[in-house]
Amino acid sequence: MKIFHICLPEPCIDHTKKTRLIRRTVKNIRELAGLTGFSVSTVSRVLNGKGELYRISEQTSDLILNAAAEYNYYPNRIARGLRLERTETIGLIVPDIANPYFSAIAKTIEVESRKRGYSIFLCDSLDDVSTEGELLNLLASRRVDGIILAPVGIDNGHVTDFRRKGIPMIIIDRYLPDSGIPYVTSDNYSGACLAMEHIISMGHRIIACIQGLNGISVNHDRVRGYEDALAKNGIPVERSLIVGDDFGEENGYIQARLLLGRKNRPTAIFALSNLISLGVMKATTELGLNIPDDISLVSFDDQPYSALLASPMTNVEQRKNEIAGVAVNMLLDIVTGRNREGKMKSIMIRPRLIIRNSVKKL
Amino acid sequence: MKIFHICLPEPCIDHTKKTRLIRRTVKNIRELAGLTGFSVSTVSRVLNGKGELYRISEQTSDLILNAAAEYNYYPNRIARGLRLERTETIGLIVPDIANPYFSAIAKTIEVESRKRGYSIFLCDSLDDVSTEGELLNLLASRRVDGIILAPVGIDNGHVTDFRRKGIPMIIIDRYLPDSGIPYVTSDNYSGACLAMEHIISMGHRIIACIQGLNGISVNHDRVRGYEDALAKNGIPVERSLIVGDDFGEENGYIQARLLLGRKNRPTAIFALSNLISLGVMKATTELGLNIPDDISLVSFDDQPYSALLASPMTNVEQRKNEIAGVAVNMLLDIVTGRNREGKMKSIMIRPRLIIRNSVKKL
DNA sequence: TATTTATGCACAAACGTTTATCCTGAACTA
DNA sequence: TAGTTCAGGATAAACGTTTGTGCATAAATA
Repeated sequence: MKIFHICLPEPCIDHTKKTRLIRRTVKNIRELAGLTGFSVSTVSRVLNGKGELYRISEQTSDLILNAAAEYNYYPNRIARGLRLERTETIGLIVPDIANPYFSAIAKTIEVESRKRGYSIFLCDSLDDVSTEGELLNLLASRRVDGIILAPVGIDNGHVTDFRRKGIPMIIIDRYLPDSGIPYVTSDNYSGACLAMEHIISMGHRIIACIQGLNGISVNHDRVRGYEDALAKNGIPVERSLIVGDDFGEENGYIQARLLLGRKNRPTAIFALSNLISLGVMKATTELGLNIPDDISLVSFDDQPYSALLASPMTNVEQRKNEIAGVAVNMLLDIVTGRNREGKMKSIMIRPRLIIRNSVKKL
Repeated sequence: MKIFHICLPEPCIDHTKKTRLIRRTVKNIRELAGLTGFSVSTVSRVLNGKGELYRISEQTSDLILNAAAEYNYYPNRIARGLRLERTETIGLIVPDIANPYFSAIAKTIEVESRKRGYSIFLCDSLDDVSTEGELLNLLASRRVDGIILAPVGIDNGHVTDFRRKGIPMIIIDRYLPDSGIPYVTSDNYSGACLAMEHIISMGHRIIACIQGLNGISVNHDRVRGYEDALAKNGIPVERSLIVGDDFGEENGYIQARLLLGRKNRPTAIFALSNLISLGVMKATTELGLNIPDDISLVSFDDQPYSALLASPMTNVEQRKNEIAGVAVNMLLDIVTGRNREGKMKSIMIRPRLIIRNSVKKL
């Protein structure tokens, strides 16, 4: 007869806030085993749902399960991680978590991962390549099961090098050509085409493009969309109208000032990121110019305030939830061995054009 | 003679991207010990900077340090955490990471923590009390060294109960009266006073207040500021002008619609959160009303787009960076034993009023 | 020379899990 | 009766660290 009587601790009363039962808590599986009278291994197996597999009697199982609940036992995930060589954590590296685009993505990633038992290490690379490199190593030392990376900069040698460690990785937002790392991004080319078709259809012919970091995939694809749309509509591509070299606000501001100061000022600006258009608007506001009366504007990235701006802004909306959700699924498929990384198909998600009122009909 | 000759692996050339040395990597401290010819303990001590303490010769230290760098060894933080019973991780729970207020805070928390060797588990409680409770237990099972919590809801019994586990905790954004948990928030009372003084000084007398969740500290303090400022200026407090019960956008929208539909419409609205004012603006836009000509608006929480809105909005700016920075410092002071939690002084940080153009001079 | 002290490092336990393997008794079979 | 099978569970090793303690050897002292 192995079944011991379990002595429940006397329920104490807590008067601090409202009457509520205090359950003694147990600090490790050994204590729980001692309390129930079974061995550590049996308790572990029951708690991990392997009772049946190891022919633990139902009576025993129930007893253990109840005791675990009673004593409010949660296994030490650190010890578990060490033993299993699997931590059920994911590293997320973004260039700027304060950017609403990335914080929205982070939200979905966190929520979806948690549903599947994974927790997120949040890392902000501060848009800095070497910080990104350090973060990768940090995450490796923390033994994350996988990494979702929104990369930064142009030279991604540190990323491809890092791959040798064999930690599953998904790239979001951008992609690294020839790296073989699966990615999920927006279909930036079509997004740009969409925006440009709209601008052109409103009668514009001199359309400037304020681009982001020159040399990376996202930017390249968007610029290509810009050019192709022009060409398709018989408008020659004017090199001098493609300006800038950074996704940040300052670049938007500076380039807008420069563009607006030209003798033959463009009639419309296509901004390749939310921060760029933010800078553009600061410039127009400063110059006392009205959008769209004095200058038309379309920007990548939608956000809550777009509709409420001085001139409700026409935006290319990236499907942030979809991007994040797909990224999590892809990563966890690799992590759990449901799919091989090599066989992983990268995905581009079509953005939508949200037309508001920032483009003037010429 | 213990000093072995270390065989460096032949540097291989990687042709994938650019010529670059590949260093063989080592998977644990034992391998590194074998490679250098010293024992595991010696290697560990050197790597942890305790060489001197244990009188490891400089020659040995250098050899080990070099080998560690050469073989690109990072200690397994999981094993380390298990042994030290200290993981150097912090759990961050926020109601909505997509809210720019919280994402800005999260950014500072992550960056500051990282500087001090700590990583962040990001958790989004989805503004849901029971999710928040689960997250606390999850973080406990992950053995975080401390928790920074931006709490949700009115009944915080689960939080005070959770305290029994003894995990250091700092509350941000709000505070839980009588819980004894140290907090760092804005001085919401003065913030509200600031805003109200401004509105009143512009000649307004009928000022509505759209509040957030009734029953929590933040809201209470802000409403108190609203009332006191009125009283101080000899304006009777009209109960019916204090409306709403949620910090979200929908509440702002609904209450604005109701307020604007009244026979004796208020001339100004004081919105107690960024999302509330977002809802208000959607309502005014929908009704074709102009801010500030038809209705004045002041809101808590500044953001990048405030200045660019149809009517640049006057805001009470919370010092997000300061709040986050102080929270990290306080938490780590407790975690590292530099301060006892009981002796911790909670902090309120004064917000600033940023005056733009959303209040009409009557 | 004999004893003490300092130097430099190795051994092994412990952190809390999971799991391969082994053990014991009872029931069943030949 | 002797052997086999099966139910139900225990033992102990392993994951990769850190660290208290112990053990040599060399130098210093008596």
